[in-house]
Amino acid sequence: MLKAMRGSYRLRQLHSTSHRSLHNEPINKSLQNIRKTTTPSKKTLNSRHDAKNKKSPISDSEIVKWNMSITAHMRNCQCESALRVFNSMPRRSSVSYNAMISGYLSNDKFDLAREVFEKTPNRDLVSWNLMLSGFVRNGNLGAARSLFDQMPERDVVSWNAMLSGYAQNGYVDEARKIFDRMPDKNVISWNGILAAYVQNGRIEEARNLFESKTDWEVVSWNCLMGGYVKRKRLVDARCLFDRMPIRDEISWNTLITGYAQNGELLEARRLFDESPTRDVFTWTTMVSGYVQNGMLDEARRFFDEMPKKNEVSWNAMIAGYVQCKRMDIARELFEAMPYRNISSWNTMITGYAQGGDISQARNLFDRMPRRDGISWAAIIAGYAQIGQGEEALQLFVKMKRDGERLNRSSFTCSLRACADVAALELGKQLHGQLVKAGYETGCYVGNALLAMYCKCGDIDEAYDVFEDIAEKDVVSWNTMIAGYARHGFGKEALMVFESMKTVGINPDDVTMVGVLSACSHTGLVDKGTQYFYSMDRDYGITANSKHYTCMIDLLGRAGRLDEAQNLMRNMPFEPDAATWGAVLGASRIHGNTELGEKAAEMIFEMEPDNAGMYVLLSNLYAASGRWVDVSKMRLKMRDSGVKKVPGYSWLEVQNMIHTFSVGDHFHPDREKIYAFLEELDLKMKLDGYVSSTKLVLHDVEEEEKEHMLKYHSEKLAVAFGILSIPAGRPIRVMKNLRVCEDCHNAIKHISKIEGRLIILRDSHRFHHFSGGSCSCGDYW
DNA sequence: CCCTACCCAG
Repeated sequence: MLKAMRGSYRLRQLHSTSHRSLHNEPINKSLQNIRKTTTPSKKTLNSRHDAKNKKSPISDSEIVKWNMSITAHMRNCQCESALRVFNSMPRRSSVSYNAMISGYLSNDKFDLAREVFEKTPNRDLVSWNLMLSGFVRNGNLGAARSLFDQMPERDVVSWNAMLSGYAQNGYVDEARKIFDRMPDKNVISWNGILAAYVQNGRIEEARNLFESKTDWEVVSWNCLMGGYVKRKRLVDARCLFDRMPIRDEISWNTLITGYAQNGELLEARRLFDESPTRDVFTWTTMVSGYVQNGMLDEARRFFDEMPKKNEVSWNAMIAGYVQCKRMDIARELFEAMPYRNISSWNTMITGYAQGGDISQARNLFDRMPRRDGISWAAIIAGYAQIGQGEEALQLFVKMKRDGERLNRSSFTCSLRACADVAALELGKQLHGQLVKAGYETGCYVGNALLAMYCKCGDIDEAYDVFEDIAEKDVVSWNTMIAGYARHGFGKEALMVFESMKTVGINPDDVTMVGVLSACSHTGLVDKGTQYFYSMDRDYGITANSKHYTCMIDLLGRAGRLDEAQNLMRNMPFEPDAATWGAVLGASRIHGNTELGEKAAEMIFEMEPDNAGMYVLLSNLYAASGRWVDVSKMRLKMRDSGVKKVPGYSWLEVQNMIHTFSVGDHFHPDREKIYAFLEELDLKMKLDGYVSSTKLVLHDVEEEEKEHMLKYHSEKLAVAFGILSIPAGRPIRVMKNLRVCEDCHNAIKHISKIEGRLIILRDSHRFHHFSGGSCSCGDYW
């Protein structure tokens, strides 16, 4: 409990800092500082110089030497030395200024470049073009365009810069306008507009342009072929390849990659053998292709035979071992490789994180010399996955403080963390930031956002997000369907499923799990049966064990236990723990102790540590009055050393998480809460509520004292919610275990008495309580 | 200065 409280305060801190914007060091200031410190040396240099050649002015050839020195320093990333040279020059040509501008730009010091540009006395065409390309690289197209329009004269370089600026930022039509207006076009212009179409997925227009003339360069052929490969149109790619007048290594590599990444390794291998030149790319592509198809030994053979390896080749091989969960071998290679880049570290971190070894992952994360967005995403996802959502979110905040640019994947990972701890408020803040960054309608991020709202219990907002996703993919649809299903809105789930089909998206196996569970959570037995038996015929989906489990659940809940058992006997695989779990659940609802015992026995065998099963079974015994068996279960649980998971509930009020456990005495408002519960208890009894204390044993959090039932964590949390959340707004409570029957019953009454919408997420699903009933239809 | 290989996210 105390730990949970501490956690809540950490989370509060995290909220308050998350707004703080990143504080960059003012670069202009450092420029001034350097200038100040260099002024004396300028004087000494000048005077020495003047003393030597008093009569002759500085010759042009000498200026050239200074300029070359600036360029050399810049190339070695020594911007300050370059500036010192620049400042100490007795006379500067426009080339000197341009050397500074281009040097700053290539060292990613955009603001300094701009400062020099603005101070350049006689800007020539090169200065303008440099600055233009600077704006373009910075993604500031508005500024680029206004600079472009201001230019006293433009050459083909200026036009090309503007063209590629538009193209690379997705403004294909603007790019085309520039292209059409250009007075002269060179090869780069033609390639630029072709690439604009290809990179933005407008492959048909690219093809039309391509076929409109014949004198294309190899680069252009490669570009279009690459476009086909990315869209998995291998036949088109191959056609192009066969038509090519000249092929270079890239042409070969592109096609080999196409085959290798789409599982056609024999064809890839054939081309590999045929290829006149094999470079690091070719070899690495083969290694990676085998890895992606699970052919680890073959991959290793190629890896060992490679004449020259670089970091990427090592990383591909390491990734192979990571995917096969051979972290030991992966680590060996990682230690053995001569140079490691960020990806090498990221690969290892991901491997450890996904294998649940978060301490190794964190260790590497802390040790790595430089981190990028992917490193952060990997470690954040790692914590989120093992249920440490708070640590994950803390890291997200830390990442922002470290100045890491928020990219799509770090958002996605953090949203997932929000979803796991049901931090709706923080999730909403992230949503706001996403809108600002313009990411929110993308598929990956949109789906993560959608999932976050579903898991945080805000199903209406989830639907809004869903509608806003520009190009919904299967995952978007699946997430929405499963979301509705978990909330008990079966009809809505099926409606989404129907419109998914009308839009022309093919359902996959995950879709059908969502559809079937929607049916089972809503009691739509016939509909579910129909879907189940038509899956194969209508969508070519073979039922897997999850589908069977849904069906057994569906039939079992409806009391058709014989049919459920029949189906289980006839299914083409051995029932797993989840399948038996469905049987046990159904037995409990319908009081079939014998079947329940059998199911529980099977589950104990498969998952001896599953504490939830002990509880379910002892409840089953209790329901049929077999008290001896109940105490036997208790003993068995103690002897087998199964750890009971302590139950707790939590809710977010004004950016702060409040956690409650049974009979909680730690909350600052405990007296008000308890008094309010007493009051509620009376009203509930008047409303017809009967405490089920004596009849049923509830979950693990309650065991010895019956009166504790009254103070179950979810009741405390709901009471606190009513007291602190303004009327009219829903109360969202989360619980780490399944809601107990008595609480479920009580909350139904409370929703009616208080006229509030109460949304409870338990470990299994959502319950929307309002007006005295629950969206699960008492069927959970 | 347009084309190819490795690591993250639903």
